[in-house]
Amino acid sequence: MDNPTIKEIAIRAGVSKSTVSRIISGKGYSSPEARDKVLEVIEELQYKPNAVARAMVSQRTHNIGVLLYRQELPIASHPFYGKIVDAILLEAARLNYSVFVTTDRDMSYRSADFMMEKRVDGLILISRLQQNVIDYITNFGVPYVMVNGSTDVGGVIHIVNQDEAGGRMAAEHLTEIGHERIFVIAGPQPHRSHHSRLKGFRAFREEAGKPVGEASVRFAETSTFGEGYELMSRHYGPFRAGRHTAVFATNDMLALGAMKFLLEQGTRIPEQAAVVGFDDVDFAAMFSPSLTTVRVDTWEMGTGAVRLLDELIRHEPDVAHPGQLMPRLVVRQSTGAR
Amino acid sequence: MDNPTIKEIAIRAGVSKSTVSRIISGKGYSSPEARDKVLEVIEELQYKPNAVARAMVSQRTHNIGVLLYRQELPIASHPFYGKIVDAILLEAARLNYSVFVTTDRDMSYRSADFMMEKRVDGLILISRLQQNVIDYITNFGVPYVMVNGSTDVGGVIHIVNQDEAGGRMAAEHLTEIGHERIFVIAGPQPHRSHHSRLKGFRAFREEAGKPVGEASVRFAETSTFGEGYELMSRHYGPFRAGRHTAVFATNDMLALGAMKFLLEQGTRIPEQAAVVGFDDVDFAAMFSPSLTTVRVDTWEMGTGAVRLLDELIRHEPDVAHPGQLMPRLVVRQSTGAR
DNA sequence: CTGAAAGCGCTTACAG
DNA sequence: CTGAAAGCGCTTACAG
Repeated sequence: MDNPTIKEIAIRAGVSKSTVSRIISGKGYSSPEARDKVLEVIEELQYKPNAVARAMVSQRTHNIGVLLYRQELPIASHPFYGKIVDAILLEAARLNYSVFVTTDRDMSYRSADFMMEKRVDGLILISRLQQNVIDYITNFGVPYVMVNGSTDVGGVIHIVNQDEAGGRMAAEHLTEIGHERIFVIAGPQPHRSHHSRLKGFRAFREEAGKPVGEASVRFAETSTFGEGYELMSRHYGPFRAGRHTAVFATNDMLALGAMKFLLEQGTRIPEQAAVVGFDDVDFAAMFSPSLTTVRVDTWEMGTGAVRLLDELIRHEPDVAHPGQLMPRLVVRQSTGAR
Repeated sequence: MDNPTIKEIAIRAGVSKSTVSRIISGKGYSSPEARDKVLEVIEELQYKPNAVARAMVSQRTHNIGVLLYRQELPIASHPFYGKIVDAILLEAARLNYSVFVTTDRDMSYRSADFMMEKRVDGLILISRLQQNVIDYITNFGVPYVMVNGSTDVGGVIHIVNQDEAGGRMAAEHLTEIGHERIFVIAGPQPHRSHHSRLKGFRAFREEAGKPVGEASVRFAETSTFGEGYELMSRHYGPFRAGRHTAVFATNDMLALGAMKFLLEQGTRIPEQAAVVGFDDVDFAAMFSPSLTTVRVDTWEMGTGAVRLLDELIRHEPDVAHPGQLMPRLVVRQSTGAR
């Protein structure tokens, strides 16, 4: 039961393939009679145009690739990146693109090649990619947009959150509610976002006359829940000795992990220790107590990336660069809301 | 800077397109000299075969589509389905398939058509799909595998968890640690999994001589965290009045939501109320207290679906149906571990 | 061992 | 308004 082709339709409708094609595409003239007959046959045979053949001639696949660099699971279900992927999925569907989702554990060229061979119309790169991979893709001539990346290569179009401003928001909030000594858990500093968040946080505290002492900062190897828990447990002594009354972590997962450890020690949150994270992953609002955090607009990141890429693909003259996204503070139970 | 084609390679290497094609595919004869020269040119020009053209002639795209029926966000980042998607992504890459991820809010034919037009080699359907969509896809002749579905249509190959057995495990555990009166939060019963989990749970308790009374069961409209929280708060009176000492919910999100409400009321868990969920989403282990649950093997669901689909695509004579997956109990803090 | 030819399913000028 | 022809970039028999 092979799927019918345009040829089959043409024969049954008693016209040529050209005519069928014109009627389907709606461009070019066609007589009402021909149109009716062709449409009828299409309906009857449940004909679906073959997108592969179309792509072949039009040199447009209407496919975009999402390259997510992740060394470990989760990938698409990652609490933060997953939200960006979801936004991409929805916006892409709206603009009639299908999306390939790929990951690359070891940042080889493999996944890039995968996409290049499939001749995707464009690529969305999430998370930080190595410079050589970016060069490789650039060299291939496929349009791409980088989301939440950490490369500051000139010319690369990327959508990022204003992390430094976000770091300041976290500091401002904790300062306002009166915290003098804040313990800081900083994610991997090679990551632009973790670095900027820490920087903004420190800058605000500095300006407020309550600089973050070196003894109050701990650097995490990864940015996971487990790492946050581990790190808090390892440095629980200094944390208490320093009479800290709050914890700021450069992302929610670290904050949540640290918070779980504190709760297990019987620490009352926010009474004995307030906690602030960054990202606003779904779990932040669900945790008990719910986590105060700085919300990154993942929806805009994802949908904006798709719209931008679409413009790039269609060679729109003036691509509206979305600029940097402004995050916003979301106050919850971990710093005393409600 | 157009990408080179096989023709370009042929000209530069001084051979015919046929020869280049044979050398690339590795099938058919070719002289060492020709081979060296061609490979050299390929390397020099960074030639990548055009998968679209290949698909055109081979009638194989090496693409598979994942259709995830979700009315709302999250989609790929869904705590449970997202894990299946991740497993699919990894296994598909291993078997050299690219994967399209699509969702369909209103279960129209739109997303199915999308895939049909792209001529994917096969489809993986996640979550329950309407009968008519399945018929539609079947009619199109594309091989597909259903994962965690709730359709019991004959002939449909689907991979599911043994939910009834899992429900029994939850009941057995709570019974063993001595709970007499258990409050049950049951997810939407039209969903096969929620229905079976409840059924298994009840059966075990019945056999143990401690049947679940009707007054102890509450049915949820959805299976989300918010619904679990809401439902628990709405029925907190009866919960206490009935002197229940434990809660079983047919999935983790409902359990977690209920648990958050209980914690906010000052309930000590597990001392005053033990809680058991189902699925083992990542949050389950992270929550404080961590949630005892029945772990569904999402990794096997996803990877198994891909392997199965691959066999179907390649027309393997005897497709090894993976059968139903056995879940396992994971005991954590919410029922007293550690 | 190699090349010319046909064909995969479409679209797009170009004649008529 | 319509059809024949060429072509998108490959692969695959088929001659030689």
